[in-house]
Amino acid sequence: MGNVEEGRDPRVAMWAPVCQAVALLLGPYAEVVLHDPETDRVLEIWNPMTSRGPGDPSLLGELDELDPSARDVYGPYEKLLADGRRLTSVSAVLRDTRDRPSAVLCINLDRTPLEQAAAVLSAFGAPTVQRPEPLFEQDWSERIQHVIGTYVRETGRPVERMTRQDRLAVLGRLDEARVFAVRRAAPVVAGALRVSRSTVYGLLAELRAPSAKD
Amino acid sequence: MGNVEEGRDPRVAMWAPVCQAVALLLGPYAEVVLHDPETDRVLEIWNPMTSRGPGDPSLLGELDELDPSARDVYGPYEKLLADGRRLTSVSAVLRDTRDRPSAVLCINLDRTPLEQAAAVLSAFGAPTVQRPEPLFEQDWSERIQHVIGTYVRETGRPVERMTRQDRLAVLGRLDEARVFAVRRAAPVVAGALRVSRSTVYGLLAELRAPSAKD
DNA sequence: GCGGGTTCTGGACTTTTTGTCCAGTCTGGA
DNA sequence: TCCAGACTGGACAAAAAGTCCAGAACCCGC
Repeated sequence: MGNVEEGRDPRVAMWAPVCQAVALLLGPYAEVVLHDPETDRVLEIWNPMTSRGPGDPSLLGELDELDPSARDVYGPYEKLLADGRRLTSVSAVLRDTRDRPSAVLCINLDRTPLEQAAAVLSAFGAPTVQRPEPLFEQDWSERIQHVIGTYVRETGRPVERMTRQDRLAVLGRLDEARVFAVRRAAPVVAGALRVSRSTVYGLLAELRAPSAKD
Repeated sequence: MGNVEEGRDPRVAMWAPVCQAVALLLGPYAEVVLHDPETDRVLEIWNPMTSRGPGDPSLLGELDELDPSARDVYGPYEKLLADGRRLTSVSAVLRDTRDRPSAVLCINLDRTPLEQAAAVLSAFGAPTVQRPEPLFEQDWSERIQHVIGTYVRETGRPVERMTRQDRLAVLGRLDEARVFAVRRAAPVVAGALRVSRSTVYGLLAELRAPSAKD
């Protein structure tokens, strides 16, 4: 099953439109590759992201590992290029009219630009060094520390030396952050604020009932 | 320094153009607030994100604590609204011609839409089902629903019809997610699982002490 | 339908946390 | 020095969290 006239493989002729359409749709960020599972070589490639061309080895040694008994579509799974680009790939076994595998299609999408864009977006207007809370959720006491720490940094006033107003403000933030919905949080906050539990509840009551004050 | 004609505070007249410009620029996702540091109340507000209006208390009890010897611009720092929106805020002390503080400007930017957009982008073409915990925010009852819902979808078994094993599995996940560190969570879980509180504690005890059984 | 084992229930009860109160102490300023 | 406001420690009441258990319900093989 070598090449027919002028190196144009009939399989390429058959699948080219699909491949080209996909390549056009996914713009410059996806390459579409048609492999020959017999010879393990590239039949044709659109939008190549590396320097591979028709006739080159597939670099996908796993082609012949495709389980004929399984589904014919694989992925999406992740690949890593030598230069660090992160790809999302899907592949599919293409069969001829006699239902015999004739080619393998791979679509490799470069997610790097998307991830960069995502990073730009989430960095926009971001306060400090993003993610003060990757730990967070699990460790709510971290969250308490973080809120208090932020306040101290903002005002330059350490926990000792805090005025009543400071404490009210901090407790307000903690309350907004729903810290007190967590069991056992109140005593921890009291400790962190160097204040008695009574005081915490007192200030909290004051914060939560502004109606009776005005 | 009361109001001049028609309740229009001269400070508001003075700063309004800036505030309005910023509010327009940052579209619907930022609110601009002008505070009166004397009375600790809102002078004017553009694009309000909560129901505050002129005359309402500032909720920033720390306004008059702003250290005059320090810089006049604070932030950006992060705030959390009760409904879970994540804000980035900056504030600035505005001074009159005699260099006396006359108002405090706060700009609160709602980063939620940006973060959602970022999530969309980085999810595009992503290999696996990234994000085992999509919402994970304020509303822990949502989280409970989500964990249970996910399990039901995975197994195709609705909450009624669940076996003991299912319940154990679900409780295991909830426990891992630290749901029971939240006050009042246990009864809610019991309700969601259509099971009595006793049962929840029973299963939980079983989960947490496998050592004494094996 | 009939045991018989397992699991769940409702409610009583204990323990732990939470929230409130108050008399006494501390502190900073007139 | 005295006063007023703020904090403390501890007592106490109220509310959740956990435990326990007798009985109901359920499931399953017979």
